[in-house]
Amino acid sequence: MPDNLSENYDPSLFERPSVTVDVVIFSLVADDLRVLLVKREAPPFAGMWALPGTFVRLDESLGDTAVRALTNKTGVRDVYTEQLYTFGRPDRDPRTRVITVAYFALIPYDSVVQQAEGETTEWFSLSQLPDLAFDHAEILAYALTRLRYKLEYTAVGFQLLPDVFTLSELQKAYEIILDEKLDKRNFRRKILTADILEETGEKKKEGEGRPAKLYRYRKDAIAEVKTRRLFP
Amino acid sequence: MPDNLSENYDPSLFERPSVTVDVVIFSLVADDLRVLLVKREAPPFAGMWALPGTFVRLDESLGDTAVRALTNKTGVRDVYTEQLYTFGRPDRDPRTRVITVAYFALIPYDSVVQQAEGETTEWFSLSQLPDLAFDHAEILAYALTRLRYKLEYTAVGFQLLPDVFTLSELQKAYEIILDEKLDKRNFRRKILTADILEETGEKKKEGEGRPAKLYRYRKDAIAEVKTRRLFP
DNA sequence: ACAAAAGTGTTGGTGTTACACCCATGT
DNA sequence: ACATGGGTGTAACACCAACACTTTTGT
Repeated sequence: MPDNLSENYDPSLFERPSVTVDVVIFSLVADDLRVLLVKREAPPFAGMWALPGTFVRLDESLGDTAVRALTNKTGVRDVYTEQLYTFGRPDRDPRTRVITVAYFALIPYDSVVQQAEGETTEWFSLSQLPDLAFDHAEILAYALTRLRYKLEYTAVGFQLLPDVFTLSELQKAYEIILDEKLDKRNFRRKILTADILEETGEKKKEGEGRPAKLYRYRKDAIAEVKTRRLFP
Repeated sequence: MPDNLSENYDPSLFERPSVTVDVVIFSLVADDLRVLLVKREAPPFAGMWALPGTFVRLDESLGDTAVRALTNKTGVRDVYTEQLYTFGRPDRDPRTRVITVAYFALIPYDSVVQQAEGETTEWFSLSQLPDLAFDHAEILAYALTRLRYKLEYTAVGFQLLPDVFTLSELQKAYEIILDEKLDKRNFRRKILTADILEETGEKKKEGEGRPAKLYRYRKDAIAEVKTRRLFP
C-alpha cells in the first residue's frame, strides 16, 4: 500500500472498518441523573452493560443512526442529540476494527415509553455505574464532562424536562447535574434574561405552597447564553 | 436486517462504509491565515481542490491517520491537532459510502519542509478559496468557526508561531485570525496573567525599534484560559 | 394562623474596557 | 536627533455573587 494514498483511489480497494454509533442517553429519574444502558447478551463482553448502539447502515446519516438507536430503546422521537466524539482505537473491539461515533442525548423521562423487546435495559445512576463493555466508560465520562460544560454556558437543561415546567424544576435539574446548590435569585435572573423561555400563562397547582408559573422553551430562541469573550 | 441490530452481532455480517480522515491545516503565511489544499487528479471532482486526507488503515488510530496525512503533505511532525467532527452524509462521496473524521491542525509555517511528491498542494488564503470537492467547504467553515472560538477562550494561537516569539507577533496572529484589532495592553495582560508563556531571556534584535523579549510556551502549562462560568 | 413553596432587589466586589505616554534601539 | 516598535498603569464601568423578606396558596 503506498504511503501517499488519498481519496484519489477507488475506496473499495481498501479494507474497511465497521462503523457504529453509540448514544449516551441522559435523563432525570427520581431527582437523579441517569444514563440508559443495555445488557449485552452475546460476546464479546457478554453479560456486561454497554451504551445503546448500532451499526451505521450504508444509506443513513450518522444522526439518523443515533436517533434510530435511541428510538429503538426508548420509544422517544423528538430528542436533543449532539455528536460527541469519534472513538477509534484499533483494539477497542476485540472482534475486528470498529470505529464508533458517539452521540449524547437528553430526554425527558416522562416521554420514555417503549422498551426494546428482548433486551434488558436499565437506567443507571451515575454514581452507581457497573463496569462497562468496550471503551464505553471512557465515552460516558466524556459525555458527562460535555454535558456539565454545556450547562454552564448554554441552556440545554430544559431538554431533560417535560414540555412545560417551572423555574424551580429547572433549577433543580441544574443542581442535580452540576452537583451543587445554586442561588435562586441569580439563577432566575440568568435564565430569564437569556430570553429563551416564555410563560405559558398557566400555573402549576400541586401540593402545598404558592402555585408556580409554568414556562416553555421558545423554539425560535437561540439556545446559546451570552458568554464573555476572552479578547473582545 | 432486523431493526434492533446491535453490536451483539458479528460485525463482519454488516456492510461497511469506507472511513477517511481529512485534515484542515491552518498556518500563517505572509500575515494571512491560510489553509493547505490538494489538487485532485482522479475522479470524482478531478481538477478540484480538496482537504488533505487519507483512508484509515485498519491498524492505526484516527489521530495517527490525521498525523500521517499531515506529515505526508507538510513534513511537519509535532503538531497541534484536534478532532473536529465526523461527517457522514450518505451521498457525500459519489462513489460509495465514505464517512470522514475531520481534524484540524495548527502549524508554524516555518516548519513546513517537504511537499508530497507528485501532488499539487497550495496554501490558500481563506478570503480566496476555490470551490472545494465533496463537502469540504462545509468542513472548512466548521474548522474556522472552531478555531476562532478556541482562540477566544484558550491560548492555542502560539501553535501557529515558531518555538520562540514576541508578544507583538502573537498579538498579530490573533488579530489576523479574529480579523479585528486588539488593545496592546489588555492583550498582554491577559496572555501574561494566563501564565502559559515563559521568557526565554533572549531578545529579538531585528529591524528598527526596541528589541522585544522572546517568549516560549510553557509545556507544563494548562492551555485553558480561565473562562467565566454561567452558574458558579 | 401557620406551613410550604414562589417570587423579588440591592450592594459590594471583581474583572473588563478604554486610553496615552515613555523606553530602547538603529539609522 | 529622530524614527520605529516595545513596553507600561489607571480610572470608569459592567457584570457577578451574596444575601432576606414578602406573597400566594393549602391545611
